[in-house]
Amino acid sequence: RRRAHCVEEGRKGGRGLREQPHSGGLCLDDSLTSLQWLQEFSILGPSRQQSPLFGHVAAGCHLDAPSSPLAGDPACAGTPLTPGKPTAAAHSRVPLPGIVAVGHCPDDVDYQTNPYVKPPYSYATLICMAMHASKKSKITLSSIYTWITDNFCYYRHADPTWQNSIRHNLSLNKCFIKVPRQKDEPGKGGFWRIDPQYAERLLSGAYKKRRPPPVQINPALQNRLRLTLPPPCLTNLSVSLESHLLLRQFEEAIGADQNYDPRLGEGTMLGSWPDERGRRKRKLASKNRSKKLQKRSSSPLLSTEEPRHLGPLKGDFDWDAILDSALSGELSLEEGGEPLSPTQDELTVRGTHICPIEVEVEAGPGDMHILVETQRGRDIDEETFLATAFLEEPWSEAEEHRQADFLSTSSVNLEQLFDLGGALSGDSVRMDGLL
DNA sequence: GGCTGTTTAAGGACTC
DNA sequence: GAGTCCTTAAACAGCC
Repeated sequence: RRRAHCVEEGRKGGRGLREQPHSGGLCLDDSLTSLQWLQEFSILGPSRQQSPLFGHVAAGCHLDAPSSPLAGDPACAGTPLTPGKPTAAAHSRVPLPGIVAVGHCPDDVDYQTNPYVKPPYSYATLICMAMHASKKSKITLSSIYTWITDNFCYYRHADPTWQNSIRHNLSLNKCFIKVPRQKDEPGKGGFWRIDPQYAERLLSGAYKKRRPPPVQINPALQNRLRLTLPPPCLTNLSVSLESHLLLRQFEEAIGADQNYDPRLGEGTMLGSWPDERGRRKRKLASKNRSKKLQKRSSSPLLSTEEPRHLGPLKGDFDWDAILDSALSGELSLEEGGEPLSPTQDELTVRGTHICPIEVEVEAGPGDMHILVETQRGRDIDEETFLATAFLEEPWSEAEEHRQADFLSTSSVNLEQLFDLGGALSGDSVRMDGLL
């Protein structure tokens, strides 16, 4: 099937997913037998070199390496995020900003720059993060807001009702204690701190995390995304089309679409927003609604916004770094020393056991679905793990550099992962109607 | 008026 | 299915 696919690509005269300068008529490349695909593996995903398949959907946000929380924020960019010409570079990097298709576990998404994916952390966790990041015993509500918006791009563009949820959490959650402002202290509102009792629980990992919800796309950006990705742009996505063909073949080979459930798409990616899933949408009083709209329209978050500085996520909260630091060992083979064939069912990346992924593509005229099954049964309580890792092991510059070095040279070649042939189980991310 | 803080209500998802 | 947790929405009051 691969050969047929390549022959088909050659017949069309188009560029395949992989340039095969030495193919000699055969498209089988070394990736099938080499470990290059492993070397290109990326934990981070969007900000680094992407696989040919997902580069065009995940790398755009980072065409320019962000130097600040907002620098890489595509939603803050003044220029429309239209796909570039299908140059060699753009061929696999059509800037569809930050949509993450490589799973939506925290280590797959750069939440600092990705405005489309809602962070999988509860509000309580976000508050805890902000409090710890402040390195102060108490923190104001506005500082919490600031920290969250600085470190989670999603909330910079989200409807400000999340702030109501934050306040609601602070008031209701026993973890948080209000510290009244002294009379001689200027400013509004009081301070908040974490109840040490619950802080200990946090540190001990007592908090349980729910299964992360399907990827939620910021509704405030959905329209923009659609505008920047008109159907014609698909023509620039030859990679994805080719990938689709390949995936289709893959599907046929493994019968993947037997498990395909069209309803799944409703809860993910563009169709994932709760309101679009039939979630109750309370009727806003016209008064409040107009006020709200005015608020949103005037929000600097939807315009070019100068970054504010409050302990950025990169630094104290580089999840990937935390993950990295918490994990032991470098990229290694499961049993060590054994050559890793792409057909192996399992592998270990930097000490982390990784199940193969399963990629499904469902395509119809004008419609393309990509389902990436990531590690199912990842029993690690990621949120707790990451939070506690942060609390116990603050970020260091040296670690950041080390991490950057590793990540800059690592990305995953999904196409080659397809060749694993094994099923990657786990949370699924679907790109439904995106392309 | 806007922000802060509290409270109530309701729905979805998850656990047991 | 019940209970729980989380989220969202909304109303309201107090403060600056």
